[in-house]
This record gives sequence, C-alpha cells and structure tokens, in this order.
Amino acid sequence: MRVTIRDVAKQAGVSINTVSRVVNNHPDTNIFTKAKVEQVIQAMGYTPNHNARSLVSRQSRTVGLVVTDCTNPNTAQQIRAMQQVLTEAGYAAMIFDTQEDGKRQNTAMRVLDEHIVDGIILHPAEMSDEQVKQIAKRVPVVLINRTIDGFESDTVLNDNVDGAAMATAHLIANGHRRIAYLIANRAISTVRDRLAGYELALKAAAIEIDDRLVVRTAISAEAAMTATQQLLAQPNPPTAFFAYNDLMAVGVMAAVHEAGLRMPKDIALVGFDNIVYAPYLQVPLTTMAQQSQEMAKATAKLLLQRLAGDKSPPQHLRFKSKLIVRQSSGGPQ
Amino acid sequence: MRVTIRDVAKQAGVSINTVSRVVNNHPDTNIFTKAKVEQVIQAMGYTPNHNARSLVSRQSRTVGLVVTDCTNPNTAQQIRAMQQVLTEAGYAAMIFDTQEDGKRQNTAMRVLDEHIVDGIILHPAEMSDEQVKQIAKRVPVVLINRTIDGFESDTVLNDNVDGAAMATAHLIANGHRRIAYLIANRAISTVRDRLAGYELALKAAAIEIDDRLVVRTAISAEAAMTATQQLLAQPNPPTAFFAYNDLMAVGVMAAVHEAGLRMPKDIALVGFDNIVYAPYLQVPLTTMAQQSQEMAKATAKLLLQRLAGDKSPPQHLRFKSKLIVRQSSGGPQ
DNA sequence: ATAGTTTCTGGTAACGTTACCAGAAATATT
DNA sequence: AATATTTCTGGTAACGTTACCAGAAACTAT
Repeated sequence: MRVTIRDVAKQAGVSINTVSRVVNNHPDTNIFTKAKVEQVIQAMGYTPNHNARSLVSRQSRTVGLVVTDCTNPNTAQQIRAMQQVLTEAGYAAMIFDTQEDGKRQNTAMRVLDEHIVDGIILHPAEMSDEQVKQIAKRVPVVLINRTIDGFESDTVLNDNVDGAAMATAHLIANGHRRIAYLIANRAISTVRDRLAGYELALKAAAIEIDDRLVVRTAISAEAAMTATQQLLAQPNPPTAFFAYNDLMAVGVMAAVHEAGLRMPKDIALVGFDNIVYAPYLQVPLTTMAQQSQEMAKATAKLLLQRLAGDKSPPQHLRFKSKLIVRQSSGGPQ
Repeated sequence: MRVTIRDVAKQAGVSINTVSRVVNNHPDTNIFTKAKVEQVIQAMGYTPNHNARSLVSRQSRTVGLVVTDCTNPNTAQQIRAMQQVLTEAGYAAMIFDTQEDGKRQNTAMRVLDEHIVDGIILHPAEMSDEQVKQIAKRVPVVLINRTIDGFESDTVLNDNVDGAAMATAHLIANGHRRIAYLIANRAISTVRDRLAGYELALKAAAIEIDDRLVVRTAISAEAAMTATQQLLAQPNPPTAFFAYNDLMAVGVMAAVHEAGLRMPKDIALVGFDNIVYAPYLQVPLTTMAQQSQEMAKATAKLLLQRLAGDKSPPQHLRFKSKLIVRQSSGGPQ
C-alpha cells in the first residue's frame, strides 16, 4: 500500500494539514515541525498523490503536447526545448504523437481534456477541427507551427509564405524555370502558405505556374522518391525541386541519384527545416532553416503566461526563416 | 465551470451511478436509459475527470515513458511504436526526455510516481540508480535498450556485445587493424557491452588493444567530429572508426571529409542504429541495424502484460542486430 | 401462484488531498 | 496591563468519481 499524508501525519504526530503545509512549502510552519515532518516523509518514502491534489486544487501542473511527427528531428528538438521550459516552471508534459492523423489527434486531445491538463500546446494535423475549439473554451491552447481555420488563439509560426518564396527565388536566381514542388496534404496550413510563397516567387519572375509540377505526396522519403521518379519520367521534366521538408528532400536526392542524374548539375534541390543531417547528406542540402527551438521556447513561455492568468488578446508570434545555401541547389549565385 | 457527472445525472433525471455505468459501459444498464444519458452527455459536452476516477479506482490508465534522447531518430521511432501499442490498449503516455542526464531522469521518475502511473518504460540514462529500485516496488518498470546494475526487472535489449563484435569483425575483414572506437559515457550499459564486443573481435583477430584508440565523447556529431580530428592528428592514426551511434558517425564523416581524406579509401567507418538518413549520407553509412521498432513493441506489450497482472519472474528479451554494409566501410569483402 | 432469478437503479462511503475557517499560543503595540 | 497582530495548528468540508450494498421491478421456473 502507498504511504498517504495521513500515515505521515500519524507518524509525525501532527495533523494532515501540517504535513500538507510542509509539502507545499507554506510559510506559516514552525521550522522544527517542518524538519520533523520532512524527516518522516523521507523515512516513509511518501510522495503526494497528484490525482488527489489536482482534484481539489483544480489545477494539475501538467500540460499536453501534441505533435504531428516526433520522428522529425526538428520536431524532436522542439519537444525537448518545450519540455525543458515547462519542467523548469514545475509543469509535467503529456506528449502525444499524431502521425499527421486527425483521428489520433482527437484521441490525444480527449485524453488531455480528461486528464484536466492546465494547458495544451498543439501542432495541428489539420486545418479544420471543431474539437479543439470546444476544448479551448476550458483550457488555454497555443498553436505551434500551424494554424487552424476559424480558431482564434495564440499562435507561434514560421513565416512560411516568405520562406517558400525565398527558397523558390533562390532556385530561379540559379537559372531554373521548371521548379517542381513536392507538397504534403493541402489541409495543412504550412502547405497552403508555402505553396502561396512558391507561386508568389514564380509570378515575380514572370514564370507561368504549371500545376503538373506541384505534386502532393505523403511526408516520407519513400513517397517523395516515387513522386520524383514520376516527375523525372515526364516529357519536359523539371530542372529543380523544392521539397516540403528535408525528409522529403532526402527522397528527391535518392531518386535523382538513382536516375543517374547529378546534383546540382542536372537537378537542383532545396528542402525546408535544416535538420541536423542536412549538411552531411550525399549532396549537402540547401534548405530553409526555421528557428525551431526559439519558436518552441516562445510557445512554452506563452503558454506559461496564460497559465499564470494572462487574459490579454491572442498573441501571434511570427518567426522568419533563413536560406541556408549548400551544394544541392548549385550554391550561391 | 466544467460539466460533472452530477450535472449530467440531474439533466438526464437519473442518479450519478447510472451515468457512471453508462460511461464505463457496464452491462447492467437499460438501453433506453443508456441512450438518454449518452445523448445528455453529448449535448452537455461532459468528459469524465481522470483525476477523480483514478483516485478512487486506484489505477490511472496512464504509463510513463522515459527516454534519454528523443531527437535520435531511432528513439523517436521507438516512442511512436510504444505509444501506438499503449494507446490501442487504452493507456495514455507521459513522455520524458532526460537528455542522458541522471538528474532529469530522477525528476521524471518522481513526477511519474506522483502521477500514480500504472507502469513505466525506462530507457535509463545511467547504470546505477537507487530511485528506480524504490519506485519499482510500487509500479511495474520495464527497461528498454539499457540495463541498470543490481536491478532485477523486465528488460528488452539488443545484443550489443554481439553487434559490436560483428561491426568490428567487418572492419577487420576489410583489412583494418587500427580501429578507433568512439564511445559515450561508460556508465551506460550499452557502451560497456559494445566495448566488450569490440575487444572480443580484436582479440579473436589477435590484434592488440590500444587504449588510445578508444575515446569517450558526448553523444553528438560535433563532439565526435572533434574527437576524430584529434585521433587523426596523432602519429600512427587509425584507419577505421567505429562509432557508438550513427549521429556520432556523422561527425566522424565530417571530420574525415574536412581533413581532405576520402572515405572509405583512406578511412573506413561503421556506425550503430541504421537511422533513416544513413543510406543518404555523404558516404552511405555502414551500420548495425537494431530491431528498434520490434523492441519497442515488445516492451510495450510486456508492460501491458504486467499491468494485466502477470506476476511471473522478470523476462529478458534480447534482439539480434544486423550488419548493414554500405559504402563507408569499403563494402563487402 | 409462488419462489427464485436476473435486470436495473440509487444511496452512501470511500479515495487522498487542499481550501477554508477557527482558535491557541506567541509576540508586538499601545 | 490590555489589546492587537502574527505565527502556528487542527477540524471539517469539499473535489468528482467508483465501489459496494440494498432494494425495486421485471422476468423465469417450478
């Protein structure tokens, strides 16, 4: 049987209130009583029951973290950064990986709701979601990386339109006019925004947009590889590829290599994310670096601010991304 | 204010017991009453309070997952696999990333203990730990990937001695006799085991062990890069490197490249993990593939078995790793 | 028709903690 | 010396749920 506050109280010869005060570092406690109680706690191996605490105090000191893909190195870095900030502030995190799946996200959000978490950081799988809006009425929700249509909340975002435009402009500057874009599901706000940036850059260079060059694939190296092979087999194939993220860029690189083409001589490539492996790939990868960790920290801090009772209107933090030119795009022009 | 079971009961004109039975799918409930209650629950947006539930039922349907490095792609895959198995069985996961730090692990374990989780899966940061032994008295703990000295519990491990011996033997077969080994902290059981495997393979080939070739670094590409540079600057430098994991192998590759040496012609390299990026690196990486996902699934299932009440003696599952020969080691011999 | 089941329902007592209040003891202020 | 304040302590009532028991109502078997 677990040791309870009652056991400690009895053993120490004080009331449960006194034990509670010691545990919670309440100032109005005699230092001798406190020492005595602490010694008994130590000896009996007592740890407070979070469920009971949280039930009566109506706060759980726990927050939810819902991400779409924890295997993405950048997301993993973000998780780590957020958890660090939250832990330092005394909050524990329940982390859920949705694998880009709306249903898994619903399950995760429901479980978090039932666990009465104090707040939720959500990296949404999809742009539309009714459940999130419901839950956000009870609990502060901060969105990171992506937005949800018609849901007004704190957001911490990369400027994806700008980032994608820079990446595309870089390829254009390097002489490319047929630039394929491998995107993921259009129900993701980042996909929509980056697509807008891509089109913006093409328009600015007076290049006609060819819909056949924009291909939707799953977010995996394999899927991107297959899509690339199909694009390269077309008449009048693209001379450059822009990938939704670095993982997909890896697939493009593999397909180009397998087709016996050289990079960047025959095919240029730009990714998005600047994962740690990007400089060490077969061809060092030109990519858009997001300020992932700064964003993650800002998100965690924003949530903490809300948990501290800040009721000000929703904040929208926006971070710029930066073009990291390496070999895959043909280098600087 | 949150909707409680009492609100639902009142609205539906039944007792709280009936609502509880509906929520928990108790068979003894009239189907009309059940339908009525379910409709009210839906309409009011009621979700059960996990803390209250768990307080009285003495089980939380929550398990803890403590890993040392969630940014390692293999670990991330394992997290995902474990979470999937656990979620399907109706368990939520609280995930903690310890960053290979014993103190962070202690905090994580304490928080999990306070949260009255039903079980814990631990990827330990260090080989010695008193706290884990204490907590394991109350809650089933399953160790994955690494062991803790003097702690008898369920374990799911890779055969690291065997794996490291295979990797080393491969380099020896490719003609190398001065093989550097970049390891991490010796307080990690995998490090100890792999080192044993490395030495075993050298002895089998009658190669004298040179302690200067075994270098301890942090588990990061940068640290491995620096260590490699120092080793290469030595008189009589190694002709081959074996890295504790693929992330460190990346650092070795970068250092070799930067020194103007060619891989595998001048320097051969073998990693450990077979991360998804391994085939796509500057030089496709020869590495030991662990059955990470199978291990993760087995771990989760083993824990579920314990949660279901299995009191049989601790199980020790051991998985073999497999040599994946790519270019970095000079290919097959 | 009677007794014995089964099906269904509600009352009440927990679960382990904190919130709130009241009061005793010690100290400070007039 | 009397009063006011501070320091410390404990009693009791929650928090929202499930466990357990008791009993009514509806069937089933004699």
